[in-house]
Amino acid sequence: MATLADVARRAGVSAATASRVINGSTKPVTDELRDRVMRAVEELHYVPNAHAQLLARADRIAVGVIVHDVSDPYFAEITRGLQRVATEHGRLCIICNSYRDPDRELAYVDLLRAQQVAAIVLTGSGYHDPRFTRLLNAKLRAYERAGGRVAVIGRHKHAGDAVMPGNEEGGYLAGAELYRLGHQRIGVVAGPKVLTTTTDRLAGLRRAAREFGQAIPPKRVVYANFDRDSAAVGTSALLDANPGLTAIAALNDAMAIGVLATLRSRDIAVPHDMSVIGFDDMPIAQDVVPPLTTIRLGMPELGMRAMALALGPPAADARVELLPAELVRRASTAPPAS
Amino acid sequence: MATLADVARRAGVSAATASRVINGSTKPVTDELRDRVMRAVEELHYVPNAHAQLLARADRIAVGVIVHDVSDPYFAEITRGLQRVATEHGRLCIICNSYRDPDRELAYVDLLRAQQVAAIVLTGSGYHDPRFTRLLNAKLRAYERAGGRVAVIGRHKHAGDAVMPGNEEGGYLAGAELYRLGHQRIGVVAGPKVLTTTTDRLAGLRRAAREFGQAIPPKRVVYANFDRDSAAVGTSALLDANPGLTAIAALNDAMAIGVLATLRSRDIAVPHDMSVIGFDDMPIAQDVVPPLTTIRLGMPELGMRAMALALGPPAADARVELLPAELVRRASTAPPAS
DNA sequence: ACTCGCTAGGAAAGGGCTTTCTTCAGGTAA
DNA sequence: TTACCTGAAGAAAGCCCTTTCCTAGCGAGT
Repeated sequence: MATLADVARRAGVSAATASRVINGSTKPVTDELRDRVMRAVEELHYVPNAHAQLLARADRIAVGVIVHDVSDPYFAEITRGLQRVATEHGRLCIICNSYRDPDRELAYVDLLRAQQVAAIVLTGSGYHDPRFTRLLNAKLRAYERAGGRVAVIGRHKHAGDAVMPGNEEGGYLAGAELYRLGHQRIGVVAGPKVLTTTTDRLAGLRRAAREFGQAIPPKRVVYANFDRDSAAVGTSALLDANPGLTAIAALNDAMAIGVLATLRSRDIAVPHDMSVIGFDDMPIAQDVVPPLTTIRLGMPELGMRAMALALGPPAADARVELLPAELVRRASTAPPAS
Repeated sequence: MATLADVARRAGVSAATASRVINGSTKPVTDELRDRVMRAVEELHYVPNAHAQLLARADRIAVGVIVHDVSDPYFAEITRGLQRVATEHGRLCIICNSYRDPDRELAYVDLLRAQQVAAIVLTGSGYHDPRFTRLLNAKLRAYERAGGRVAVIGRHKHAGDAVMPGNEEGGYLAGAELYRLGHQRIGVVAGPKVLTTTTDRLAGLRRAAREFGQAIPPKRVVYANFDRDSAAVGTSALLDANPGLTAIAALNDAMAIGVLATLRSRDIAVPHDMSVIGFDDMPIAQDVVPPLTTIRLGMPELGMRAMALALGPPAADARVELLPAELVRRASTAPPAS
């Protein structure tokens, strides 16, 4: 691999001059030498060693992002927003998939620190796990003390800049819509119990229930994995245990699709025999049959705000921004058949 | 940010000893000193600077991957395969999204080289663009001469290890299925003209046509962007220009979903009034209505093979592996209504 | 008692780059 | 002519770590 020294030697100049030419430094260099250096770069196919540059330079250029899984449309959209703002700031994004494994999440914080990132954005849900929370916060605080910036999306115990998706509010909107339509027995296909996203959305649903003089007993809630297949299985269990259901709320759209699949396989018509409501309004929601009524959160916006907090000027106090949820009515919900 | 020197100082040892303890070197260190170092690491929340390590160590640990867009399910699946094998080899994957921009693709090759990756895997389609091809190959060859490994997925001009998805074969299978069902006038929603993926799949479709004594005139082909929305628009144009169509082949599933959306909005029943066939068998294909007949390529396998080529022992001659395509029959295709 | 051989630890040399500090040559002013 | 300044290039220090090469100290063997 050609080095700067090779280039300098070939051009008959010092490494300092070669570096100045290559980086377009403000220091003036005669055209003659500049040409010689450029030619040497071409001929040797020279590419500077990024690690050596990072070591030598003072400023940190990359930012780190930890998501559960970028190939999940929910995180893909958030990531789009994150990247967009990062690019505007001339930063490179390093994206890490935790696959919902708290230990991996901890490991990635270290890895990002090791990579000398200027900021870390945590986009996954928080976990209901005191040990993990303590460890994570210790790491983040140490990082911040060393000059790193941190922003989180969603409810974490971390005391710092945060953008909060309206999970509770969205849950409420979904529940209120179903109760308003006249449903009384609503089943819920929830995500993993340990995630704050799950508990927050569920809490919103329950608040709506209370407001309409109803309740959602534990029996009517199944916990799945925020993915289609586990939701399909969960739906079967839910239906078997609760024969009288007239509506099902899935806590994300991927699971709503699993719900629809199970209903179809049982010849239960949507929305005539069963209303279904999703959460997140991912792109595919409008293309399933029937198109999915769901809750929109504006995920790219979520990402953009978080990155803006992380890269903008630091504030004395922690800033918490709230992103409102919004009901998107489509064809998968209707009043219960009487 | 704490450095190794800080740790050493705090532990009252030399940097050499601290390094040995931290990296679990084979050199023996007394328990006394080991403890002191470990304690200092804890107290300072020390994380080694990855760039300095990379500079100091000889071996390259990361591998680079260039895809069009990881959030596209097609590439997400391939990436899963790539990651899996990379992890087995103890390598870290750096993933870059080219967003189908050739220039960005070139820039990323340099970036990956700068990051000192041990191998580069190109997963995007090739481009019909001589200038780009020449530049890319020059870069790749230079990288290989400097000891880097390269593997590509799909048809590129690059002379090296490659895994070929059965694009032409898949196109043929799709076409043959439609003609066998009795369709005569088949429309095609293709991807961007400049991609070899598009031309290969289209070529397969045309081969099937010839074999059944038919043809696919240019008028029956619209070019979209491999995404839902552009395909939906394209489908409208296709239908308007060709009133007698009885079947539409979309060159990937995302576009097939766009086709279905347009047909639904025009009240054209699938498969009764129009058969639709997709390509790739992405997960959602089974959940749309009607479930999509499509071509499966085994994307994770594609990724696994490519990474295995890149990380395995180098071969004297370029290896080219072919991955067969397979027809998946579902409910979106049927004989034409007579 | 003296040398040899071993071990645990430290000193120092890179690894590739940026950047400050120096040097040197050439030009200007007195 | 001399002194001074400016502009362009090079020398060298420093970024943080790993690893080779030394050194000091100890126990063992004669």
